[in-house]
Amino acid sequence: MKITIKDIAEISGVSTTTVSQILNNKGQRFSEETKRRVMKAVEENDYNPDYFAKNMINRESKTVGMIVPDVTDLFFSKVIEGVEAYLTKKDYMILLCNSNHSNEMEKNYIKQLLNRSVAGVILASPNAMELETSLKSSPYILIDRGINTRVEGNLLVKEYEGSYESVQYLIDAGHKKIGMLTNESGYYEMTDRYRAYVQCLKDNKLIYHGEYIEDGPVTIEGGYEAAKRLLERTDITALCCGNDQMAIGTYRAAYELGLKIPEDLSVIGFDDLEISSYLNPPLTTVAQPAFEIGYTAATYLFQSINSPEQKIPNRTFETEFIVRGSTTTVDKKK
Amino acid sequence: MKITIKDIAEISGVSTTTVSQILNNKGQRFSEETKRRVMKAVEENDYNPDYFAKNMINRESKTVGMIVPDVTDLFFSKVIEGVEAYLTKKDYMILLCNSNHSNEMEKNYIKQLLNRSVAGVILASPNAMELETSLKSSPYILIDRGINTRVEGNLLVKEYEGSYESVQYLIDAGHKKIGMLTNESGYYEMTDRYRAYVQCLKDNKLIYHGEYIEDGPVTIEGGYEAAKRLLERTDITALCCGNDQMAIGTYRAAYELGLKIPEDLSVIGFDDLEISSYLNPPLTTVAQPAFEIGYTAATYLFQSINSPEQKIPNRTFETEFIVRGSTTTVDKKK
DNA sequence: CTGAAAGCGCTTACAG
DNA sequence: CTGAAAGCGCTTACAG
Repeated sequence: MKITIKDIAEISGVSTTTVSQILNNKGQRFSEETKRRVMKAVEENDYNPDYFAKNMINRESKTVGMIVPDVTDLFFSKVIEGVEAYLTKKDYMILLCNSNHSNEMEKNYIKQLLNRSVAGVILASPNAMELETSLKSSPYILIDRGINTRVEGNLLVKEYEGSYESVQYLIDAGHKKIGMLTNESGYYEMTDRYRAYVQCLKDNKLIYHGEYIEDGPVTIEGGYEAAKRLLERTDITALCCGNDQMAIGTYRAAYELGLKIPEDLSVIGFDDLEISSYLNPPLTTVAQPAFEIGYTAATYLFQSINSPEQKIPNRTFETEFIVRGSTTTVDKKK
Repeated sequence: MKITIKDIAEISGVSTTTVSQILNNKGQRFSEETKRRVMKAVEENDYNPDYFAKNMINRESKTVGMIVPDVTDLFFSKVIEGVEAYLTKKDYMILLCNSNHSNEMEKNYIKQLLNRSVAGVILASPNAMELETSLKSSPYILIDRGINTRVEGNLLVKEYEGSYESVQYLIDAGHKKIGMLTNESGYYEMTDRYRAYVQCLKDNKLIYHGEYIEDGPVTIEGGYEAAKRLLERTDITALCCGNDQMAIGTYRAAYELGLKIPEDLSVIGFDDLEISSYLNPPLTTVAQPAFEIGYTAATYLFQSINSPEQKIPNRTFETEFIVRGSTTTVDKKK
């Protein structure tokens, strides 16, 4: 049988009140001698207050729910790492939920998490939600690319600026036929990245070609399929991929079609995954700080849990354009 | 204020006993009319029994702890996905812990998890542990490559056979100077893979060269560094990498040293990550079923939780040798 | 067919 | 300086 506070009280010859107070650092009033006796009994019996009994009173579950679209996604796993790194320092633990990009799953998970009285939730989601109804009763942070409008707790990335910079770079390098891999299917509408692409072409007086755009899932395979369709159809000399994973897929598509990167096709990603600098050739990409995003989300959530009256700050993360070997200037090429 | 069973009882004009019994499907004895009234009150008020109060009695936390060395590792994130996929069907949730390969962190996490009365734990670890003391009080499954000897619940992979097959393949292709990237530094001693390498050379009457072996962390960067050292030092024509991530690092090292894969160097990995078939060239590797391993671990753990008296089965997973573009026969080469 | 009462393992006013 | 007692929100023998 598990050892209880009663046992400790008996062993040290005091009341449960005394044990409880001492254990919760409210025991100033007790004599040193008593404290010592109690602590000794606690140590020796490896006593730990029952988590459930304690929580029934304190309501401090020290648990945070985290929902991500895909744990195996290299971007999100890095975000998780950031969240974990912060929360573990605070003795919090994470209930991890894999939503498989499904809005319905997300709702289920939120319900379950709230049932378990989590202290807060971090929701990484591509979906717009009726947050009022589902999450209202708990502190939360959204990692959602700004899809849901709020006044506080917005964690944003300069997607537009980052994307714009990459397109401008290609144009400056002489590219005129620039394609884009995007995702419009409800999820991950990379609207900002796409808008930046359109605007940048316009600012440079280049014509926008609808057929230079291709749509697909934001995965390696999705990128592969989309790039294949796009590259078979057009003679673009450069391609902005929705993210690094799609860029990896693009490498394969190009290879199969006999296109050399960067000689025949310049490729740019978005994210800067660890793997990206190891690709062959190393991927030129727009870096966003995944770990830091997670870490910040956790920090803000923690603050919000402990000072609910305080507003959660907004924060916009900078991107960094990193030129590596997958892009080149266009010269003899048409 | 949160709504309690008392409120529901009051609203439907019965006792809390009645509400509790009906909600827990022990309400056969109550009249249909009563049941209906209670259920209606429950629905209308969106009542959910308090998680902590309920658990204080039932001790069914429906929560499993999962500890992995690195959430961003592509192999482990796939294992997590498998675990999650099974447990979510059973209405269980996962407390995820990232141990950063540290044995000390693992122990801390185990303690914390047990404090929270998890129903069980899945520990993916490269470390040998004094399991008796730390985990004894809870059902658990180890994903540890068989480092800790147990009579039941061993989830093993045919590492030896898989590795042997890959080395034999290289030898059959004419390679004589075959290197290996391994990890001996306490973690992930890939002993089986290494042993298979040694034995296979021997069986084929090839001399074992100590300088053909290099050691490093099981990451992309680790593989890069190790491969660089090894390739600068020797003139091997083929390299067995400890895992796919190390193989990815090897690609970069080879590239920087001006070695073409597979013309100058055949490369073989271990894992078959999703990304591996998209590398340039696609990676020849020994596939192991990461998702299935996780899924099976969760299945066994669940069984063990619900039938503690039953023995947990052992299971050995097959590997599959997948030939892709990173290997070739050695011909004109010396 | 139904409910009063005890109990799970804690914490916290309150009294001394 | 210390402890008896009430209470958190449930479940479950037990009595009727």
